[in-house]
Amino acid sequence: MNKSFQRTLITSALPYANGPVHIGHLAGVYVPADIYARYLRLKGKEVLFIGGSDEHGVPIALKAKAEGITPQEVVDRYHCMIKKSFEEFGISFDVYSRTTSATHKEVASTFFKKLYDKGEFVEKTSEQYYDEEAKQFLADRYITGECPHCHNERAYGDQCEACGTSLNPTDLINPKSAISGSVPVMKETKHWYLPLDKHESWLRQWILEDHKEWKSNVYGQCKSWLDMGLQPRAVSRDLDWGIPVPVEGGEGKVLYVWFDAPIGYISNTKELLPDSWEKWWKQEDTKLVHFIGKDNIVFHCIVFPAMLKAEGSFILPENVPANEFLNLENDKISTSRNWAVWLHEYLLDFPGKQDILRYVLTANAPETKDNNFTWKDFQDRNNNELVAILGNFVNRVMVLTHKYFEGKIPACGELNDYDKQTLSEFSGVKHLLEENLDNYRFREALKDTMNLARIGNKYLADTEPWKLAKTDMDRVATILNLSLQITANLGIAFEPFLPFSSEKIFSFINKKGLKWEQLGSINLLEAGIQLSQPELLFEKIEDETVEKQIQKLLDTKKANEMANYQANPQKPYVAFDDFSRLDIRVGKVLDCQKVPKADKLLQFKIDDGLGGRTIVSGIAQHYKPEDLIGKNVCFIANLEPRKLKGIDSQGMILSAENADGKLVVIQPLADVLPGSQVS
RNA sequence: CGCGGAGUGGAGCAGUUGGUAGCUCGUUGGGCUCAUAACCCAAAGGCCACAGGUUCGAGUCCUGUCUCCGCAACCA
Repeated sequence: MNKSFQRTLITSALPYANGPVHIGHLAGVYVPADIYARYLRLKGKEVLFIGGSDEHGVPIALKAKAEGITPQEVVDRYHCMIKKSFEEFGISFDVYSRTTSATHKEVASTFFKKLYDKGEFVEKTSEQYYDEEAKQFLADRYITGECPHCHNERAYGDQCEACGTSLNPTDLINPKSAISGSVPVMKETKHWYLPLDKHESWLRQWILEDHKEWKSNVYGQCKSWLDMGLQPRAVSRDLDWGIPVPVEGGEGKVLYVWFDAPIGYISNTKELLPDSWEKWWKQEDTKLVHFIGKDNIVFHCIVFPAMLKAEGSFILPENVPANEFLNLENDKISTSRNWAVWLHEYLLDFPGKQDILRYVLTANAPETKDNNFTWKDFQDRNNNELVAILGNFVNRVMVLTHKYFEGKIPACGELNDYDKQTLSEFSGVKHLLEENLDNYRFREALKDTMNLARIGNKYLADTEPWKLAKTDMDRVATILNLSLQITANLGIAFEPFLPFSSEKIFSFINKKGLKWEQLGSINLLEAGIQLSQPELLFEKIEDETVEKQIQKLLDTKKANEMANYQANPQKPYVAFDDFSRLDIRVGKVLDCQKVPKADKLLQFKIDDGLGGRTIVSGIAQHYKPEDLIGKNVCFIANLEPRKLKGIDSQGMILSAENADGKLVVIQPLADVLPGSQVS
């Protein structure tokens, strides 16, 4: 498929406005999208780069309730924060709007209405919990009750956070509405579904046949979905926070966020260009590219295209370059555990150093698999690459020119063979870069770009102008002229990746407005032009700086655990008789080993003074089997035996659970005989 | 045999359609001294997890095994 496109419409996933954005967002979506947008602009292409906040949905409504404020206040807070972070990182959106905008409401409603009128939805009625006092249906999260497994009284309709079991609202014992506290009743409710199954055949053709060039992670996931068979998906919800369903029977219902959010791309385009937005979305010569993370693949490759196709007048995406995830210091980034580097905090700790993060996140981008961000790597890449190679080269050239030519660009004389050889290496890079950028391989492209600076350093080392200065100033002039031309080239090539540094480079050499097409040229700068005073492009980062960041991570993690910890309330009294029916004993561990195919289970052979017994216990993640052999432990002897992974467990070993979830086995203070009773 | 991803020099990663195993950092030795103790050159270091198979030829394709990481399950 070699279409000729007139313009490129770039969208980046809408961040969910229930929290700030972190380096994972940046690495996965916004930096690559920004590089692509800047590259195309620099080439003089017609480009639109769309962003915005996703502001509807249950989690935001819940957060508002928890904080006692309105959902609008929640999204106002985070929308502003997110928008500011992106601006400061130089993410060059043409528009960054939000799904609570008036335009979006109108566009999303119209979109829904059109599909409704065309008969593209199916209606289904089902029974759900309804709060008669608050007069609304309850989302799963809005229902609390007693967990049928662990009898925690504050389990949610979708999950019990005490025991981790996932639930259906109907599983809860004594369900209660989280809104009014009243007892909900089952009531019929109607919803609209997008019948994805009806779109399956053209989706198969479009993705599996016509877009074999998509990244393997994207293509693979789509294929697996299509092979499993597509199901109708609900497009409405019983909720009061969102875009009202604009058709009859839609009272008290809103568009489901995944239906609502991608339409935001369209709304935001329209908000920016009220009169000409349609050419970006409805003309076949527009290239539509969605930048997203891997969690969004199905929505952008299957669901949203199905919506667009159902509507009828829109184009489909040409590519969806989804990235994998970024880990932080070998652990999954997590908002709730506060295991993240937040952009707004980075900006406070490293003012003016946005390009370093952009560089590190691109150089180690999770393009093909999950990758790991470490502060050590951040420091190394800054010190050994940005400072030592790029910054140093630019500085060398500037200093030399000031030293030998009072900062005026010297004239270029006759080129010798070595000059020509260096320049030919240079011109080859442009093609290589384009090849990689056009195919969304930004990590590789950045490496090529850095090689330009390496070529520059090598050129200086080989020609040694500081030696020639004693004998042949004409030659020195040529060498420095070429080196300055190389510097100007670096300014162009790095612009998509390191926009702030690129701007600095241009200010050093007093040049503006260079275009991508000029990359590789050695006539960018005229002789005689005065250079500015040099300034360091990048500074070294000291050990203590990154140690501080690592410590900060550990501290917040710990503080978080502590803040979340509270001793559980005491259970109801039990009669002494009930207690004495429990037979708690001390036993010696004779043998202990891991249960195969189970992560958490250890199998014990216990000397109980009665001939021995087998107990299975879920503490494999806290103890090595050999460390427990020979130890005295406490166990409940008369607990009903139960099979775990096929092994008969005759009792339960007692252990205490610490705030961090670590289990500690209870051990008597002194040695007692196996079988001794505990009371 | 739960689903998915991954195993490549000390570390982190590339390796697009099969064609001599690469890059960055680190290490060692040398050079240079314009430059932010930065730069340049050279060297050492790999049975590409393992075993089979297809092929003239396999890191790459196929089969099986092992290990690691997510998710799921187990965790009386």
